[in-house]
Amino acid sequence: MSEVESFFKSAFSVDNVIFGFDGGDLKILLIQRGAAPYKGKWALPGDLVYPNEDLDTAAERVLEQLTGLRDVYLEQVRAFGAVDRHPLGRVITIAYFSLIKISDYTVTPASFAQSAMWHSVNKVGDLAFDHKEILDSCLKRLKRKVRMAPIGFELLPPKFTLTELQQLYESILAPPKGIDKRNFRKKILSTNLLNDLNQVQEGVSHRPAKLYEFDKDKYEQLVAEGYSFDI
Amino acid sequence: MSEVESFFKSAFSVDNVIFGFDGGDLKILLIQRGAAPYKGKWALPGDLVYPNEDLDTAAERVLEQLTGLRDVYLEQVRAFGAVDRHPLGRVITIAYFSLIKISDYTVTPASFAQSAMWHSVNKVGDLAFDHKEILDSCLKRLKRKVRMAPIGFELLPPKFTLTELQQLYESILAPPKGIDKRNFRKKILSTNLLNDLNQVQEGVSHRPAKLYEFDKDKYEQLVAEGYSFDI
DNA sequence: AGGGTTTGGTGTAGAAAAAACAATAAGTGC
DNA sequence: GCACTTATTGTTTTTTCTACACCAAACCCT
Repeated sequence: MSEVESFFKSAFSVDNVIFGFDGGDLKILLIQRGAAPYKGKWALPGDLVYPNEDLDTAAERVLEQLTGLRDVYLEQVRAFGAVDRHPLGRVITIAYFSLIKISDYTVTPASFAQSAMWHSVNKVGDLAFDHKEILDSCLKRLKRKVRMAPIGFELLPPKFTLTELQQLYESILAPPKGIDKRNFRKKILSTNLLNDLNQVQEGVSHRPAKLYEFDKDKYEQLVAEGYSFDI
Repeated sequence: MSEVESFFKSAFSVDNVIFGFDGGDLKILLIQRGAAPYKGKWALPGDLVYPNEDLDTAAERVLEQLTGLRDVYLEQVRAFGAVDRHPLGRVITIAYFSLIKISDYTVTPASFAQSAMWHSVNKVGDLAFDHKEILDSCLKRLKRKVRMAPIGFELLPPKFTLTELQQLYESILAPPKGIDKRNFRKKILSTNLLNDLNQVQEGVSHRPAKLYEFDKDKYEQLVAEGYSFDI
């Protein structure tokens, strides 16, 4: 048995769907594979899990190596383990998604940085392995979760406008007829989780919008009292 | 041991939270461990995944070996992979839950049958490994899923009464004040997914209730048209 | 046969939430 | 000051949710 064959006798990995938002479409960070299998193909960033490493830790490590970022929102979605999903052996993978502020992502420290690129989720073609299926699964989870927990803010800068927030929700949920502006503002403000900063946008060539921040402390206090976010 | 070799020392398993309902509490099927580690402790039925076996297939196999049942509702929840979760080595496990009609489960064919027993989910104490955590996770998933998809019927016999159905929902969701009978019937019948069989219960010493069946074909047709179950 | 017991079955009114919908305000650029 | 762009705000209608109580149908017992 060759070294490669034996290495892949049985292993597990993590793959990370890294979401970002820049005001337009929802984006994910993909890397272009530099080695076989699937050389040259776009793929989710991932790695084998080290023997003494928790799954969450491995996912955090993959994220940090690629983006330099720590302490970001990360959630496990599920395992993918079809027998033939990896051409070189039996590798099951645990899928994660994470949410980062795209502006925090600058040219990256990791070696695969040069081949990493943001892609609109709507324009992602075939990916290596079963990564398209993993992406679909993570996107579906995000769509559900973003309505049940205030995680959308993880994709926005600390100060944001209500229009930006609405565009974020529209880019994730993609409702057929868009979201009604008045109803959206009513609902999001009624949570009382946004602080009006009494500041406005600068540098825009039209009426500047007010800036808000998400009040995480208040949210956690409400949760402790039984509150459940729902938008 | 080299780093490469140590990747071999890992294994993966599936564990299955098997739910059943008998009219009273919601139940799960546990087995009593006959060997170390955790000998004598109650645990979720599970097994290592064979090298040429898909994860779903492994979960189905575990279920069939224990209950003799095939073609039952089965859903992956997520992976549990803490480094120290298994005392004998690195074993990550993929958690599944399944829903069976408790009346279909008779004395079982598998060798561990003698030590398998139904336990009320509310009265489960400590379990082997991290199985309590897995159970909690699966129960949480079931609570959400049973409202978003018509999977509750998987726990009931083909013909059931509305009271039985309501008791099922109450046993899963455990709402503080119970569920209002009239509102529940209104909502569930308004889906038009229950066929009135024009039959009544027999052998009860009070007014017999009408029997219904779930119309799976109709449901699948509606889903194809964009329908989304919500109760 | 009749009354007691148990569970089955049904409708309506008020409250709350969701959806539909358009005019004015505050900036910039010319 | 006028044209242009985006921001901000409230009301009405519709739908959904919630709360709530009485009669019906079977069995049991005497």
